[in-house]
Amino acid sequence: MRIGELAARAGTTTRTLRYYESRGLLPARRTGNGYRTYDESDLRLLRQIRTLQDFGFDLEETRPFVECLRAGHPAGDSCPASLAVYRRKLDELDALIGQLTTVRETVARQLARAELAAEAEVPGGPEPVCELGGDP
Amino acid sequence: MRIGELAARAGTTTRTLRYYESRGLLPARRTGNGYRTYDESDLRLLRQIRTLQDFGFDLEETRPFVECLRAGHPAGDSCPASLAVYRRKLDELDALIGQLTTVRETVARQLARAELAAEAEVPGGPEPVCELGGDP
DNA sequence: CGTTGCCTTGACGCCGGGGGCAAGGATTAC
DNA sequence: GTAATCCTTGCCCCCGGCGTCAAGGCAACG
Repeated sequence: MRIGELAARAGTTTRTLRYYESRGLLPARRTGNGYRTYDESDLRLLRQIRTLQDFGFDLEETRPFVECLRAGHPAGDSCPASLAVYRRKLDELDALIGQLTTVRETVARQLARAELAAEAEVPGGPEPVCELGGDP
Repeated sequence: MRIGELAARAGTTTRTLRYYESRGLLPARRTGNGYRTYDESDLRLLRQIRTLQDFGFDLEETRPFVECLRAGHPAGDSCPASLAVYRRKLDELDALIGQLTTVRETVARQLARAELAAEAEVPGGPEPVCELGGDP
């Protein structure tokens, strides 16, 4: 199949495929007229790349998976290098989630504090203090 | 004070201050010779910006806080627009943390599955099956 | 034979938040 | 006087992952 069809079948664009080829990730054979040509196995590789990309993997991080498939293994993650990428990614995700969670807590506290301050400033009109105190 | 001193006192660079000015976020007065000049209140604005940036706020998101301070309020988050930014940020963070957590789970499962598969493939050398079975 | 519609390469654009450098003016220190 | 610091503007660079032309080939249909 040619580049347009492969792109369509993988739900991506020809531009993306040429980009992957320029990165050496998904090289293509050529027909006599210079057109790129692909087969079903390329579609598998491409789907592997796309799946990982959707999970937030960098292009470079997908390379071991692609090479693993190309080496004839049943799955992209059948090779130690792919597992290593998984583990690094897990660590990255844990670190990132941890940071974001800390920031989230901080922002939530700031918001609560600022809302309270605003409340105190304008509680329903200025000065609502001790409505029931004073002289009955 | 001039730009270099302000940058040093805020732990940032002159390049950054000029960038903020170019974005209209932190305009500077000028002395006769064209030098930018700042005062203590600018330092407060700048610190507000930096704090929010450190939390992952975009520059544009810091603008309400800066304007709030510049309007004379005691804190950058004393204004409704700032609170709105806080709330949007919380929502964004929740969404992002949720997505990342989902991805994390998925990757963890994939890793576990792939490790099991590898184990089954090479359990201690090929074919360790039924070491104790067969003919005793 | 012309018109679509696919394909090719090449090159620039974008996004955010600045980094880095060049050429030149101002001020200060010695 | 002059060297060392500061300051000014302006412009290109970076990152990743493509988008978006532009100019030109090749094929198939009518």
